[in-house]
Amino acid sequence: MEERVTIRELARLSGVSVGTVSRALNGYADVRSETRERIMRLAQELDYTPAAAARSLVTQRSHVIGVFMETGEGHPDLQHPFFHEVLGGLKQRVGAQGFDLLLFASERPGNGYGPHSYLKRARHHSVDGVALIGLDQEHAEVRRLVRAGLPCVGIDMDIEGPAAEVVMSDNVSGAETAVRHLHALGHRRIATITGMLESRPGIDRLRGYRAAAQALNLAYRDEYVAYGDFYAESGREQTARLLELPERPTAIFAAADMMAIGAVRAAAEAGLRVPEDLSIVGFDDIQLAPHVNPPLTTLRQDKLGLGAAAGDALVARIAGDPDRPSLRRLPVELVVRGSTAPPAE
Amino acid sequence: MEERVTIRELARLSGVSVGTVSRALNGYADVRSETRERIMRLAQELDYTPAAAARSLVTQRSHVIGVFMETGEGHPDLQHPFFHEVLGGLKQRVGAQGFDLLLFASERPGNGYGPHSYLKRARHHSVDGVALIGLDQEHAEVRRLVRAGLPCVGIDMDIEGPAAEVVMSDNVSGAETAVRHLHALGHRRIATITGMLESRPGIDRLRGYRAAAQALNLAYRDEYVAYGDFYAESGREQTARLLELPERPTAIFAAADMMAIGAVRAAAEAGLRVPEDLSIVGFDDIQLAPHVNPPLTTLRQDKLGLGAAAGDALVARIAGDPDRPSLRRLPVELVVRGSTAPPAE
DNA sequence: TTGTAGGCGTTATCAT
DNA sequence: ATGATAACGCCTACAA
Repeated sequence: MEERVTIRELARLSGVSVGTVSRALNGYADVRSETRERIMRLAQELDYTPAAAARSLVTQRSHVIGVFMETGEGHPDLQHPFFHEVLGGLKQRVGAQGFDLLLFASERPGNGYGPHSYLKRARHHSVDGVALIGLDQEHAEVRRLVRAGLPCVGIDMDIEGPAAEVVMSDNVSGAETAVRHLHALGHRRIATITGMLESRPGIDRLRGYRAAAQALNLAYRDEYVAYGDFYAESGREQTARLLELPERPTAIFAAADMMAIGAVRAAAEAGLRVPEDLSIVGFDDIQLAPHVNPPLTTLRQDKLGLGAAAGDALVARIAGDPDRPSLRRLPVELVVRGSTAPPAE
Repeated sequence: MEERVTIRELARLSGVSVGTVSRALNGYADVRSETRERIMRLAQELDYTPAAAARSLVTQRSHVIGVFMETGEGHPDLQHPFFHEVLGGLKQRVGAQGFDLLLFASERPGNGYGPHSYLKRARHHSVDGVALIGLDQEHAEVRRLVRAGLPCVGIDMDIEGPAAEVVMSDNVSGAETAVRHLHALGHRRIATITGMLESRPGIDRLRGYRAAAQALNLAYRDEYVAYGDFYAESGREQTARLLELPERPTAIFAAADMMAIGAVRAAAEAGLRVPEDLSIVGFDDIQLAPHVNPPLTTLRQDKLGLGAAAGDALVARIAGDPDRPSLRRLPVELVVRGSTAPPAE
């Protein structure tokens, strides 16, 4: 493997000092254009690349943003399509501003001594900021990280700290919209399948469901609230349960598309047609939502937008912008497709 | 934001030299256990974290693995669920070995001068190895990167270089298995929807389809090969087309689950039932495959395994392992679910 | 306009 | 067993 071309080499070859080379390369004004050109040309020829490590050591800026997104057994976040799309948005946005993304993978980076806390891992790599995606906000390490003063942004999680910001969809009003949509179609027996109630989106979507139910004067029934976990299997199980109720619902609001898909499945297994016998509305608008059978009526989250907003927040805070909102709430949009219709009876 | 605790600080406070601190922390034998303990305790208290940048500068090892995975408009790889799961496997495996992942996002990292090539970006961050996920293998920059001698692993793409390795599923035999499964059920008119033929998996799955068709003495018909792009919409369109054929197929092998889901949709729109009127088998076994309606018969790729194999390859090559295979092909497994059945007639 | 030199935080090589 | 000291590659005053 060819050895690295250093700035010193460049200096030697172009017959000037390293200082001059550095200034030329970094576009300082006080360099004779002739020398600059010569240097640039040489750098080009030799395919010179500055060493980020060296640079960040002296400038105290790494131009790298850390990302914590768990992929373990318990928290299989990397499995939920939602997070990937958000990650894509983040990547795109920060990339345009000259930042790369460090996906924290190891608890003992560099095979160093002992497992590192979130904070240590972030410090270890001198990341300029950190994005937290779908972690447990109660985790002690998360709190410590967020309080340390490093620019942080939480996606779908409540965090608080001197340089922390939160980005999430307007889950409450989204859930309300879902219920209103069903109500407008004529449904009165509307059930819901919640997400994990340890998460903000889980809580808020349930909250929205309740608010709408109350506002619309739907009789509140405890048994119409089924507890899921955002994943398909729970949607299926809970729907099966709901359909066995003496007075079964004619419509279900599932707090995630994955669960909605599971719900469609359960309906089919119970011999019911969607939407004729049972209307279902999801949440997220995952990539497959328009393609499943029937196409899913759902609340679209602006996933790329969430990632982009997170990126903007970080970049702004890294740049030192003082007055930033602590919370950015993005609107969601009802997308009516084929899984909802007026009730049969 | 609290300032960084350096090794020098640690040395000062514990009354020894930085050299000793470094040795103590890194577990060298020649340190009195008493001093070591004192130092360790202090490091603990102060929550000392070594600076990766400084360390990598001198050791020439960053313990970071770079990942190139395009997310642009043309190559929306980050959108295909398959790649995420692979990424998850990679992350998990390299994480266990002390590596973190750098997701290249910026073409001008650090807002440096001019756009950087793949190779420059990799060098810039001094990554110890690079994973290439679903890129265009013909791209000139990719070739240069791979030839530079840096440990590289290509996932689902053919690359060649002094330290390059390829990991992919056994697409050919997977496709064959799909066709044989349909044949065994009694199908004789079996069509296929291909993936993008610019990609190895796209080519290989078509190859497998053809090989099996020939081996099984199925009459070859040009019009039974429909060209898709791995995504749902193409599956739908191409299926619609296939179903209009004078002698329409009774079964379809779609080279990706997303396309299979699109195919199911198209069948429904044509008033056909799956699997009664049309059998469909996919490829991938994406997370939703068991949950859609009907549950998808498909060929399971070991996505986590692919990521893990890629991680192993990189770690081994970074460690200097000389005799490595240039290609690792992982087996795929037929998963029979509800989208296939014997033909009606 | 350019060169010199100090320092960023580590590890590694010598001595001691 | 420990302490100096020289790198690693770069940026940035400060001098010239």
